[in-house]
Amino acid sequence: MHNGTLPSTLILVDDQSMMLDGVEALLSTVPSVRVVGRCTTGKEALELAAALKPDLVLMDVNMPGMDGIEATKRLLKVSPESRVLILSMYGHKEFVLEVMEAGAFGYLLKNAGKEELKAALAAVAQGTKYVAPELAKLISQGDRFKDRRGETNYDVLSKRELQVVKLILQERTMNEIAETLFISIDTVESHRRNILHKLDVRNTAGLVKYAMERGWGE
Amino acid sequence: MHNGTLPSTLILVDDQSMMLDGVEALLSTVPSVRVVGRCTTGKEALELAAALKPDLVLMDVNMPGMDGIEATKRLLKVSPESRVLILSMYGHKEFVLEVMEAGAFGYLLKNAGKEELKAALAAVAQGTKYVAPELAKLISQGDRFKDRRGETNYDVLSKRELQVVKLILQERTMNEIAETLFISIDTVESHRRNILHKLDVRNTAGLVKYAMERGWGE
DNA sequence: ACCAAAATCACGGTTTTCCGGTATTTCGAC
DNA sequence: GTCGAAATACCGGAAAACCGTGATTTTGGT
Repeated sequence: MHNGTLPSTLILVDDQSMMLDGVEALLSTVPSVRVVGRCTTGKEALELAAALKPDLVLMDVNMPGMDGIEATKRLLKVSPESRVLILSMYGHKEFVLEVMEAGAFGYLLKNAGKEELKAALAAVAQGTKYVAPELAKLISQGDRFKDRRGETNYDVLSKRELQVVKLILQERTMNEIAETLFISIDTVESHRRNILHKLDVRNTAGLVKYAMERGWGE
Repeated sequence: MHNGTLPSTLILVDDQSMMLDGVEALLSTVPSVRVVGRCTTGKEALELAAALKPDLVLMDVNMPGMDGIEATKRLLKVSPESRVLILSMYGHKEFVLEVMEAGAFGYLLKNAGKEELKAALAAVAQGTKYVAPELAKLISQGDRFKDRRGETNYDVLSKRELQVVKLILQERTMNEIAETLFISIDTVESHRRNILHKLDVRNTAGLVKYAMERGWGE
């Protein structure tokens, strides 16, 4: 960590360049942080973080490929000193908990304004966890999130399961998926079952919603 | 329209304040446009546009409540001189066509950078339609979009259908939806059928994806 | 008052999903 | 080379979704 006089170094991670440029423009007026890197995928984020060891990482959760949760877990392995502030469109309980358990230091909604962004960055830079106020009450009622900095992931889908999800997102039936992947329908249904369990959803609607919320939609 | 020396007036519409603040910060360095208003819902956009009659409107498509497509159609009725530049996460053909047929003057992806934003705004201000280059080839091959400035909407869902969609997004079965709305299962299935047809999707997966892409997800 | 659109309900049939349990083979990590 | 996770496959049954078709009532707008 730096002493208080130096600005914190920060990298930006968001798949949308518009957001990247916008936030960078915003932060250019904030003397306490210095943007030292920016990228658009989780993979790049890992490389950047490994090379630059930034104090802060402002990361979107909804990214194609590796999402922000997975990226956070892995990033903390290669740069354990970095503190990750997550930027998210969505604010449901499970989502927030999942993110915080991945080791993030803060959770900010995209419909927060610039003032809240500054406040959150300041808090996190200072070593205080920050969760968007409208969400804080949702989670603090009992279920405290444990600190899992850099711990291993447990609940993620396997490669094959992800393939199946992608195909479901393309409106394919189990039968069509089986033909596409050259495996039995029973296998596809096994995969589907496991997916529903892992994601803790009831049906296709839940599955697709879950996937879309995490930016797996294309 | 103004003569070339005055900056174009512009209002920003996006449900995410972060994007709003970011883009505003970006545009503060661009002398040719002046941000005269900003808001976070389609409804507010209509009011603002009616009052301010801006030259330009930079609008997100993915908004809860009234989405950008519907908002564009209605906005052009109350402020026909305004030119709408759409900002979107997604770039599929049908989406772009739908937006342009709603009367928009341009279609920009959120993963475009600030330079492209400036270029697009300049083009639209000047009266030239702008479609993100990576999408232009998708659509220009034959199916030219007609200019439907302020025309009536045809394909939108009814109130009831929208309610049903919302409940489907909550992982409810037809049966549960019927109980919730105090109507027969057959009716719910009728609605569902009509929805699938209107949205031109095959199944729940397609329905949910469509809804999520338009920000109906909460 | 009228017309069109929206909302309601019905029926029968097919396909697909959902659920329980089980079991074998393949593969990567330690 | 062992161990566990992943991928594969099967079965039978219940529930839900999908499809065609048709009909009545309610509602909103001119």
